[in-house]
Amino acid sequence: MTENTDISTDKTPKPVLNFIQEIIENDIRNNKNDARVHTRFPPEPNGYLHIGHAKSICLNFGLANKYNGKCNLRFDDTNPVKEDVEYVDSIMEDVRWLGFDWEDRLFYASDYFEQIYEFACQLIQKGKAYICDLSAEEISNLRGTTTQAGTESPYRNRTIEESLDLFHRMRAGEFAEGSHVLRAKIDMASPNMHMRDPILYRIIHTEHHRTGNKWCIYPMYDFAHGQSDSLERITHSICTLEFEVHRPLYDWFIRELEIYAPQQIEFARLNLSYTVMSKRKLLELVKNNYVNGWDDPRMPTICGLRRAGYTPESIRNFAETIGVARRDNIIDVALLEHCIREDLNKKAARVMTVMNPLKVIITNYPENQTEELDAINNPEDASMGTRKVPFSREIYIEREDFMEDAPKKYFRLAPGKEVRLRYAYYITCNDVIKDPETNEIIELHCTLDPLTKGGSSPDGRKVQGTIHWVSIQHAQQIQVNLYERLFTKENPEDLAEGEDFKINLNSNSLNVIKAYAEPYLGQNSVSGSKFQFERIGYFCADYNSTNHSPIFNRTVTLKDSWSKMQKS
RNA sequence: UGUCCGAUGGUGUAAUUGGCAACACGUCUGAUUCUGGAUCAGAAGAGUUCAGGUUCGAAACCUGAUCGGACAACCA
Repeated sequence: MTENTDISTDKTPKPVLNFIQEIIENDIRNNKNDARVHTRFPPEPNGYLHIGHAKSICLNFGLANKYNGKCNLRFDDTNPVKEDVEYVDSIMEDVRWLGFDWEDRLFYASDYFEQIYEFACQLIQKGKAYICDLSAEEISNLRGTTTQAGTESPYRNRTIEESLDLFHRMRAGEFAEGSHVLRAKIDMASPNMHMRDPILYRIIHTEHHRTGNKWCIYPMYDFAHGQSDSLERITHSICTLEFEVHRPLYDWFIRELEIYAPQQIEFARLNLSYTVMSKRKLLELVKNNYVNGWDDPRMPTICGLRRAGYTPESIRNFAETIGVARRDNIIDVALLEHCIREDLNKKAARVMTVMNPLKVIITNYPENQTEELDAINNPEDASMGTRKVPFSREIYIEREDFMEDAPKKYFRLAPGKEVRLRYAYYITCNDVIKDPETNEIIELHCTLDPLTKGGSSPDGRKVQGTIHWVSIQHAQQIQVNLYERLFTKENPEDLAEGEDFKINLNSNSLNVIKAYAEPYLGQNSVSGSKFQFERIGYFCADYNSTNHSPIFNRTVTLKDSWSKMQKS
């Protein structure tokens, strides 16, 4: 008999590793960095985080969790003119909300300004950096092009002593912005533009949100980022593809400074269909009021998704599902929507609401009678219990759920047809009352079968359709924000010459309506609580919602095979 | 007219590192259901951008082409 001590290894499918995990597992095998795994999420506090950042957060923190390592949160705050505490606060809130914990490892690049200044001095002393007095425009002109070598600055061979003196005086605040910069002395003919004597420090007389007026010179991102990773002993510096061309420069700094070398690994950033992801464009939408702030539920920002009703679990699961690779990608937003439906299906309490009411009078039901019917809160989770739903003679149903000339495939209410009112009775439509002027249907007269109370009939006869309803006298009016995709085009940035991405904005992306809900909804919703409005979609109580005037945001519709059928 | 990176069903991501292309979403059937939801069962859809080469055998390795992306801020 063959030995088979561990059956589970046979059954468990081999976990599929992404290319980063493969690199890390290989490093662990080789005991690189003593098999330590230490990552970081390094945002600049100059905007709100979006779903693309969520991918990076899940990646970095997820890797640390998986390999028993650590992940730092570090703000790359090297440009005081663009950054603000408002952004650092929102970023911390979002990372925490996503479910990740940096413990005591909250850092700022500005924590290292003194050290980075010291690095700069070392470079000058080695003859590897110099102060350049050229203007921004002159520097740009002398940089050459991608196909032509640049020209060396006339200040390039300034003495070490002079550069050092000038650099100290820059720090002391003796010079105006733009008058001097510190540059690395590398190679003006390099095919890599980033190696053509890049700028290391510039003068900015702006108060920094953390260091105040202590500094008037600030390191460039390129001169701060790699060294920050090094100082934090980051083992795997994971970043997006566009920084790949910067890697030789970071490696140059590390080598010249003779400091610990993290390994940079680049991956392709997330693109989502029907939205834009660039901070600049999102800011434009906010600033020009195309949306109502960074946390507008139509925004792909984390706070926007949160306000729309997305859960951290659904976003983490999304990040897991899309994977990580190096090729450009556009993920179908339908996948994100699938992830939130999947999560909310298990968690959200069901409730009946009518969006577009059509009055129904149950003619054989006594006028002053009311009864409480039992309804299941979540058929996917019995532990969520049941509730009472009030029923009476006059109810609202959805206008969509009635058709005068119904095709055979239409399972809902029609003249002479019987349907089930969810958790209530079978009703049959006898009369259609119309406005004599407009010919618009104003109400329906129906009769119920008293034997079908609760929603099933003793004779076992089948009805094709079940529709939701709300008792008029018990109904609470609610405001519902029906959000749709922000853009009409799969790739809003796919534009003809001279066109602006805003021409692809969906003019119908927000529809505010009044709807009617069973009493349970208003009594049980606090800001952020999530519900499934039966047969309609998932909704989340807005933070402006009160018991008196409830407001709900549509997270996502339910899948709707009927409307799909109709289209084809 | 440069350098670097990439290319696998409609969309993503895999393929034990050279051994018959799999998974998820989407799409379509059917079953089931007091949500046209959920669930269950199944199907269609790529022969891996192209052309050569190495090999018994290539999505993978080599060469060339094509297409796409990144790079010339005192932004990150």
